[in-house]
Amino acid sequence: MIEETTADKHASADQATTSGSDAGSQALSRQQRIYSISELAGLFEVTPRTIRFYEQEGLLSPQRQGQKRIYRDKDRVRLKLTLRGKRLGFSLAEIREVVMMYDAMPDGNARQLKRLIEILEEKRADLDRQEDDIRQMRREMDDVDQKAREALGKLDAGS
Amino acid sequence: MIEETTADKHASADQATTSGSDAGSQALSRQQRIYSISELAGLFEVTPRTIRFYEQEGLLSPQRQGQKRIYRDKDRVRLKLTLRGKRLGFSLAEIREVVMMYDAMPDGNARQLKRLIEILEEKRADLDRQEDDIRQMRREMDDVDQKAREALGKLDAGS
DNA sequence: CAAGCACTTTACGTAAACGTAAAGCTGATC
DNA sequence: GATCAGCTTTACGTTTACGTAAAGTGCTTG
Repeated sequence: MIEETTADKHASADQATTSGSDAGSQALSRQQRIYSISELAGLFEVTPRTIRFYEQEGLLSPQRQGQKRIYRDKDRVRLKLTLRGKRLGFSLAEIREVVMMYDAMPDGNARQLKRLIEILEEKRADLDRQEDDIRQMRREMDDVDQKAREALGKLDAGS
Repeated sequence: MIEETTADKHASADQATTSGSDAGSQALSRQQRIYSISELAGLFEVTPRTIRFYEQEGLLSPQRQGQKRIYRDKDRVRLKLTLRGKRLGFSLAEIREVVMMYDAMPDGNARQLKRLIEILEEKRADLDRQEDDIRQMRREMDDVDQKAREALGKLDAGS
């Protein structure tokens, strides 16, 4: 599941509204890339249906050109985060909670900010528990593996 | 996440056991502890329904006393593994695959043993990916957290 | 202009993992 | 011997996260 292969074929990147002052990192990307739904779907190996569903659930809110959805890098990042969250077993509702909080941050009042920090704390605890589960699971799998190899060795020796 | 505190009030552990000094895998455990379904459910904070469902799905196979299920330490361990697998996002089908393989090990033929080792390899790769996801997620959450604290600091300063 | 894409909405269907209600056995206790 | 707690089976219901089919819109291409 190695990702981020910017498989690109053909996208009409005509109208680029350079609206947001990204404030992110490098300042080379002048023109915002835009994606169609199936392009984006292809990038992450999900179906368009999945992406529409995430929008319906409030996890994405792409702009529209007429009736068509157009996705920008911001949306791509959000989708990536969402899918990562899913792989880690978070529900879409949980993911939305964090994501929407994050979006509401810029103008966030103190209460909301504190709530966000609180949520982050909880999620971090979840991650801690998961890492522990992984450690345990590894131990047990190593154990099983070793026994299987031993048994296999004896079989080979006896043949 | 943390609710269902309706812990078991009073379970008659009549067919008593030794004072629970098992803990070892060696042949010292004289009397096997036994559990009723609700006892076991209480231990792991799941419902009896869940346990019956896992049995139906082939993940547990407790003995019977008449019509009642009786669980032993072996079953308890299996339930623990199952729940850990679930927390890590594995489906019951996936978990069953490994667990049943493991049970079939003692008399396992070479093909099955190799298959088991293969499956373990796959699951380990899954765990690797998950750890990576966790790392990434941590990074991003730390970032959000920092920004939230900064914004909060500015708010406090301005009040 | 018909045909073909790529997209859209609407809506019913499905798999997984249980929840929940109904109805019945079974042993202990009042 | 009736009640009750705790177990049982049977079976329909629910939530989440989409799949899938139907029917329409809009561009562009032979």
